[in-house]
Amino acid sequence: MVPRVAVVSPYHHGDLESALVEAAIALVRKYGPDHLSLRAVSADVGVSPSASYHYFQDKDALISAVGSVLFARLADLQEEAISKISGSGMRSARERFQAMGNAYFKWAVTEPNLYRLLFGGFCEMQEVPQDHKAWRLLSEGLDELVQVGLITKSARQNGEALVWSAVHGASSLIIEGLMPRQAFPEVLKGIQRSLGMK
Amino acid sequence: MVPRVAVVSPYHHGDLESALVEAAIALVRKYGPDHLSLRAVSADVGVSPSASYHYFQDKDALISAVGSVLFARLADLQEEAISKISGSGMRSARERFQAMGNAYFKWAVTEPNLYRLLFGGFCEMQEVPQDHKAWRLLSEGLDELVQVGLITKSARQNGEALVWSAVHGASSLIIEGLMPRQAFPEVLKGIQRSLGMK
DNA sequence: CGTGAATCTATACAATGTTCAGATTATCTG
DNA sequence: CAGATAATCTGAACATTGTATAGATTCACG
Repeated sequence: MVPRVAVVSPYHHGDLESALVEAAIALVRKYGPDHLSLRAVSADVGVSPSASYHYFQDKDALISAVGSVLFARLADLQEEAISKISGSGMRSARERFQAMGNAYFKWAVTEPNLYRLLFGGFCEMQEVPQDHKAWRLLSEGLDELVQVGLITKSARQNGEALVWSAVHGASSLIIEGLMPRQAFPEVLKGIQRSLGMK
Repeated sequence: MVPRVAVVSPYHHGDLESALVEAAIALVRKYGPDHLSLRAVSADVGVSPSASYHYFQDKDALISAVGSVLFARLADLQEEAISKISGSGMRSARERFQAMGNAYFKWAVTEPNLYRLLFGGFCEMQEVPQDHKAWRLLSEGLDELVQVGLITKSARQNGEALVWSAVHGASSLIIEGLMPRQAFPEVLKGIQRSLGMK
């Protein structure tokens, strides 16, 4: 059964759940996570305010659903950025690693409100971090750096924590105006120094 | 004229502005920055909901005032942690530097909701980062590391960005449950490696 | 003491999250 | 294919919120 998109009757929308999530994303994007209104979401979808309660327990549940979608989407962007760089040498391994960080940062500054929703304590993540795609990508990236000989095995140990912390921290501080945009490349360099990268 | 604290009449509270800020801090601490209610703040102070509009243009203005107070308070905590370590050698310089990061992190995990208010896009900071006390402390700490010979002058360049990014990023990710608490010491080590610290 | 300014209250309004009873439509059963 | 049952959405209602405005109370100063 293919979900119907344009329906005459207001009943049985077809794919209301994801429609609500997408509308919520659009509104958060515009007005920020703290000014999201359930009623505005419903109105945008063309549905009554109470309709969402058949899919989400409350407003926070919808926000959490938005968070899950966005988190996955961010990881997809990183994966896409990585995949654009081919080759198996030291040069391409370094480029992939940097591309990952740059994609993360670019998304953050392009979509500050979505970024705030993700990392501002608005949504509860049910998955443990290590099971997230983003963590896996970072982990594999670090492994590759070891394999091509750009960093040592011991320098790689727990590298995920330092790398993610620095990239996320810089993104967050820059978004909030607490750090100049130009600082990000410097942070990337600092990360590579910390990893002892050649 | 000394401000009166306990007054029979509901008029002329004496120090309503800061009373509102303190009450707001207490409520944010409990329920988070996104669930702060102006009416609850007023009720806690024992004043009518409209009273706050004589001191703050709107709710966001009050939140910004809270942010300024909290930012200064966090810097004070760091300064206090530094001041507890005396001496002028390499050992005490390193300890002061680490104490600064630890104090920052400790406050973040102790007061996650206040931390979210500060760095979650809720308040507008009018000062530029470099004028903040926290930045000054960090800057001076890095200078001291150079002076005692723990790091080189070139490794110190733009060190503020990497250090603050990593410490803030780790604090934020740990608060949001995206990173295990145990990762913080590792991040601190990573920062020191990035600075080339002995 | 009384006048004007500062400070707070009272009231009101629109918007919000949420609940619940009921209307509408789809799906399944015979 | 008809009727029952479940799924899906509406409508109206309620308490709470941010905020505006007008008025009451109190302070400071001539």
